Amino acid sequence: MSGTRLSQLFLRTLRDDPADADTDGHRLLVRAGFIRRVASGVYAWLPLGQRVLARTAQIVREEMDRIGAQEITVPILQPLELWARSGRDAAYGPLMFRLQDRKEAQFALSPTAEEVVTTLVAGEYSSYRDLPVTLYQINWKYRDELRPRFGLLRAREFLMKDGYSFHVDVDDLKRTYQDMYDAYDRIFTRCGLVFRAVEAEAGEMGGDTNHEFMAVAAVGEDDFVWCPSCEYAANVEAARRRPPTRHEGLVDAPEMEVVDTPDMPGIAPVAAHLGVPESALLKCIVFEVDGADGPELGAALVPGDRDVSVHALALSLAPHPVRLLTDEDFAKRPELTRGYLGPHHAALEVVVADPSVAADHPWVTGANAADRHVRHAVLGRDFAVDEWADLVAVAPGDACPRCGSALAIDRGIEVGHVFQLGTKYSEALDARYQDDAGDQHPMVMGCYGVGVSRIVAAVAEQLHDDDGLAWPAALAPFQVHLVALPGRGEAAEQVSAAADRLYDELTAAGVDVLYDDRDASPGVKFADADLLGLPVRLTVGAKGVARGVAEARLRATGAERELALDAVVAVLTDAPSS
RNA sequence: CGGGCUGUGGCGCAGUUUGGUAGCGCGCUUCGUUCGGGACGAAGAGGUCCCGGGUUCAAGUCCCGGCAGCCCGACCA
Repeated sequence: MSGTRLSQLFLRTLRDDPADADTDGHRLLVRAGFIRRVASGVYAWLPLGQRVLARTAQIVREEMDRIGAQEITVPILQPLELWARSGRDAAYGPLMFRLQDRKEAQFALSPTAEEVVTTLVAGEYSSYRDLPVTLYQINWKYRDELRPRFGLLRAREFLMKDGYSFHVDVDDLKRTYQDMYDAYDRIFTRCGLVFRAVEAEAGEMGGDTNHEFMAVAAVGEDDFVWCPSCEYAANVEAARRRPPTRHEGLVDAPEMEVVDTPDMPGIAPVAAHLGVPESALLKCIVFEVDGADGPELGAALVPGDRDVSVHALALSLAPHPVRLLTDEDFAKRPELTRGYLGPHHAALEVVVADPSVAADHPWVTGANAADRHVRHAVLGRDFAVDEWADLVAVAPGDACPRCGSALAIDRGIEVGHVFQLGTKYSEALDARYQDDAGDQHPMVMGCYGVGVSRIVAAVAEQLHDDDGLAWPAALAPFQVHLVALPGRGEAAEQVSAAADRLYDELTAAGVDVLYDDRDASPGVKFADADLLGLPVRLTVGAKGVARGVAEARLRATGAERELALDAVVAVLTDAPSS
């Protein structure tokens, strides 16, 4: 039952690249006939793709079951009222697909399922004796992305494993969180991905811990920072560098002096004009932060050769929301001469600076007047800092916060995310339990996502070459691509018979084998075999059959080996991928 | 939402400037030759030229209005 004849398979490979595919993985998945686009960000899974998807889902399922999570299925079609209760109706906004029934009741297609699952648990469980419990489903999710991209990578319909755990307290949550983290590690390892677990930005709740699992890929949409020497890794938004030591005391410098910098609102031209490095300039980013008496004007200071991490800035002033000034804001405030601002501006009510601003040299910065900068600006003499925070956005080469080694930055595809949620949803949706003293508490929750269809895309992105895909054995739609090359010579019948026999034997032995029994030329068969990317290609041709051998070739490495026809099954069942 | 580009057999594209028989490559069907790296010849099938309106003797082509797709940006997990 595990074999399929290529002549019967619903498959058409394409010789030309599809016009709308712009990454290697997407291009090859389409060319090899694994998927077909139905609408923007919406794909049909053809038999080969379907098998890969099913295998991926099965790996996820096995690892979830292994840590005691229980599989359920909740509706994709969900009443909008449920989303209104948690307030995420508005939060998700146009990202949710919405529809209504004939009675005009509002529904949404599930972009995730915290509301449904939390409500479900709240309805069944109410005692500390019931907890903890972890539920998960593997189901289609819908997000009306502004811009679907890269085929399966950012699709509007995608297969996701979403898991939810419910606990009496944070300590208990942390145990399940660690189990999930470990399970995710196994999942992505089994899928053959090169990946890294990175610390992610804490959510708006502040204390939430969460990690993203990033498959390393140039086409990824997220940057992450990692340390080659230790285990530190973080999403670029959450990453921090080891802060430089602050220089103590006043820097000795001549009096602050205004210099003409006509029509130079940027760092680079000013540095060039004055003949100083960009790192000698003080970058001054103005923002608004909500204070006790309404919005206050603030400035964030970093050296001119560095960028401000908006997330770090927001964190430094939390819980007060921060917002950078827009073009309109500048238009409304002519006293803020954009491009020529300095930290000594009279309108600034709060100044936050990176430790590197406490340097052993004075600064060049804006003069708060158009076309003018100042030099010899000295911290503590010419400008003051109210708060110190690690504001500099991490760049390659910065010191690791843990070990001090030079950090590296890579791009990745987010294939998984584990999150310690806390009580946000349990409070909004009344998921409470009673403790042994009879008191009511909101359940403490965790949520855990795996992009199942996205794993398929990420693997295609990582494992391929110019000729086609190269599936790891764990995900491959079939393990063996059996190619018969009977030709038209005297041996044709003999070769076909030998290939047929091998196919039957392998199938009987439980090996997943795709048998290219088509009446096609060798070149076509080999090209398709490379394109489909099954781990082992087994070629049966006239020359080999005459000597009683078939030729095995590994897709990933190109390594070849001759196998005696009567030993093939034994070798391939022993170690399908070796 | 802003900017740019594109919609022509299943796929990839030309034709649109200058209106006049709808083409090429791949794929598909049939026949013959070929058969260990996408073979060759011959004969075929397959198209509301995205949709709607308009101009014109005549529209794939010109005009107006829609829709869809792709890319860049903004945005987002």
